[in-house]
Amino acid sequence: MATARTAVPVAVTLQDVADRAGVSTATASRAFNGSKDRNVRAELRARVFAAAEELGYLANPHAQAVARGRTDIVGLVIHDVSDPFFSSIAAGVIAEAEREGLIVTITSTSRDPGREIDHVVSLRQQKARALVIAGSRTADQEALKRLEAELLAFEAGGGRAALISQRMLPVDTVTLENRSGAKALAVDLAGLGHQRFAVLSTGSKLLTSRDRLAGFRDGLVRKGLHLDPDNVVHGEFTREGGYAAMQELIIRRADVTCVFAVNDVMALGAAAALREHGLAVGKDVALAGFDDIPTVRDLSPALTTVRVAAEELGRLAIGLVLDEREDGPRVRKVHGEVVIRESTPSPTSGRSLSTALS
Amino acid sequence: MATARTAVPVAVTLQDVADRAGVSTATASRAFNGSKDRNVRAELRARVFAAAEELGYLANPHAQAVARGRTDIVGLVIHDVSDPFFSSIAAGVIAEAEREGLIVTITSTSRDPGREIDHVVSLRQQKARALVIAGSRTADQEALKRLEAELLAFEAGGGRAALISQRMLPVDTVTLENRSGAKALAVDLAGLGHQRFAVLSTGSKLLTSRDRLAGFRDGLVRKGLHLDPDNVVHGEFTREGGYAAMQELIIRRADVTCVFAVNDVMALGAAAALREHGLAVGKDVALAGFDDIPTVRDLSPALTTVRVAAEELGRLAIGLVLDEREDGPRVRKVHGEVVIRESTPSPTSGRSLSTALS
DNA sequence: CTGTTAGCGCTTTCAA
DNA sequence: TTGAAAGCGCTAACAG
Repeated sequence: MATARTAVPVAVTLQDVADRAGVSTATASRAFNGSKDRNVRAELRARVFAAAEELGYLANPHAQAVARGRTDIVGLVIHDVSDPFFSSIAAGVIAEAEREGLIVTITSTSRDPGREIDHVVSLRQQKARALVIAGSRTADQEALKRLEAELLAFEAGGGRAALISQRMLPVDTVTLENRSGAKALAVDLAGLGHQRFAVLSTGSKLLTSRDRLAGFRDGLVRKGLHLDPDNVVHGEFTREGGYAAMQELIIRRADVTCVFAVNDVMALGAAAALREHGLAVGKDVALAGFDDIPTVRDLSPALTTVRVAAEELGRLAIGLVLDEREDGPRVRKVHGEVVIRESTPSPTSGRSLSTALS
Repeated sequence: MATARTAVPVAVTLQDVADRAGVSTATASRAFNGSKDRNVRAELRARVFAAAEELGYLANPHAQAVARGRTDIVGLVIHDVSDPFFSSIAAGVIAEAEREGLIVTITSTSRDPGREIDHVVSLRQQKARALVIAGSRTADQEALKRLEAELLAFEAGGGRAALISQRMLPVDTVTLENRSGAKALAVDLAGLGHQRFAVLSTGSKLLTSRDRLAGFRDGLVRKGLHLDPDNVVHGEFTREGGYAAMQELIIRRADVTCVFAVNDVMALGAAAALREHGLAVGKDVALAGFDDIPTVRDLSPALTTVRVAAEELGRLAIGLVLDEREDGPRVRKVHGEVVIRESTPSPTSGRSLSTALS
């Protein structure tokens, strides 16, 4: 006679396991959580495990969360998962978090500082163990203050927060050395013989963009060159932004031999704009980006850029927030590495964006 | 005299709010959850809200989860967030879920069917409200059976599951019409004048890959053409896989004028392999992919492919799992759209991969 | 409409 | 070691 196994999806609870093992729920709980074979006699422990196995017991993480007051959740706040740079960071965060048995929740902000703050609040409410915010922080002081307050509240609640960005708030931070990377790039490009540059940047709010622009300028200065302010054009931090900015440069017939887009995605847009005007990247004008997202090596000509180990950024951030040390905010610096590819050959004499257009 | 506000991070609870508002926790709870101004008198409701506001109350979602037996969590199981196709799906899922006030947790499987199942188990344990698995399902019957069992268990527990893949399990599914898309592509390529094709595919386990291959063959047959089995080479479903497969074709000096990679990422790898051998995509051999990931339009020559609205796939999946209807598994079909770009010009007479190599 | 009173499933004192 | 019992914060019957 088959026992009438109920098909009703009543989850098996710790109580069930305890009953079957003939112990109290307290003991069963200890068997699962107690540090190895302390607390619980080996025999009982074995009985509990056996019972759990037979019943297919799965602990209810929410009940654990409410009882313990903490969770295994790590929140990742990101601008846009489909941006290749950020999705690589996400991959690093997820890989590292899963190694530690943590669960990653991803939320996206679409670059809205307000939503960023909302997400931090939500993460505090969820009692997330840790939180990582990846992305170019804004220079908007107002929003920054509020974010700082929320981050501090989050940490006061027992969570750990880390930023992947500039070191601008008193929490653990993984910084990308944007300035030095852009500087090195400028030096190398100048070394190639370029003298007249344009930069595709964003409005001043994005620090990443500002730092890269500043670094690039540093590099030029070092080589005794000057960046004409008129040749710094603005656009969004996206492909479309790069497209629009380059468009402007073209219309203006800027007299430059090399264009630096503050990130690869913008460089892609810039390349598209050039193509549409019948201009060849590398031949008519040199083009460089920043980030080394996976696809730019597949461009032809392949894009000169500054390589950033994006996954590593994510991994480092998780490493920071999971490290229990209590000695205040730490900083991990990650350097970029200039990668010269075919998009930036040495300039041909007399050849520049403006001459190519005429 | 400033009142000594405690700095201790004791979260404010519903009890605190109720106390301050002078009502019971039950009423406070109703004020928050009750459908609009039913259940609770407007005045009390206002008092509760005011108290919550003053105290900065945030409901503890875990306590709610344990009390309610359900959550606002949506699990997204994906192979690799950093793959552009999947990250676009993820973006769609996140956008749609956030609109509904749901929280998305992402886990990655690295294409290991075993981990996929583990994640489903974990989601059931978390009492996730819904779950979306995106990715090419395996043809491994064993793993499939186990996945099905877990998915059913998940739904038995009150959750809703959806797949973005072939319609192969009895749960809501968003299918990409791989076969018809590949068929249309083949027809168009043949229409361009190509007659001798090669396909970069994967081993037989991935249904997506199999369907695209089959569809491509269908299209050729329709045009009275034949795909030489020797010209179907295998590689992983990644850039590296495409690179290796193309490598093989090159070594073999295959006599073809057009190569179809079953996805864009593989096509990127194939393009790299061609470049390394001094071959020009479009001139020496035509190349086409599938998916239309954002970057392929930035290749030069831009890649011919089949456009898939990846974000839409994610959005549709969330739409399915959030739709409360109870009439069994539904299917939403999404069609691809052939996009002919410069990578597949009409063949030049006498010109093929093999001749270009000699 | 509102308060009382049980829980939800788990952890953690506190005694034994 | 182990168990009884008291929570964790919230929801939901059940009365009134």
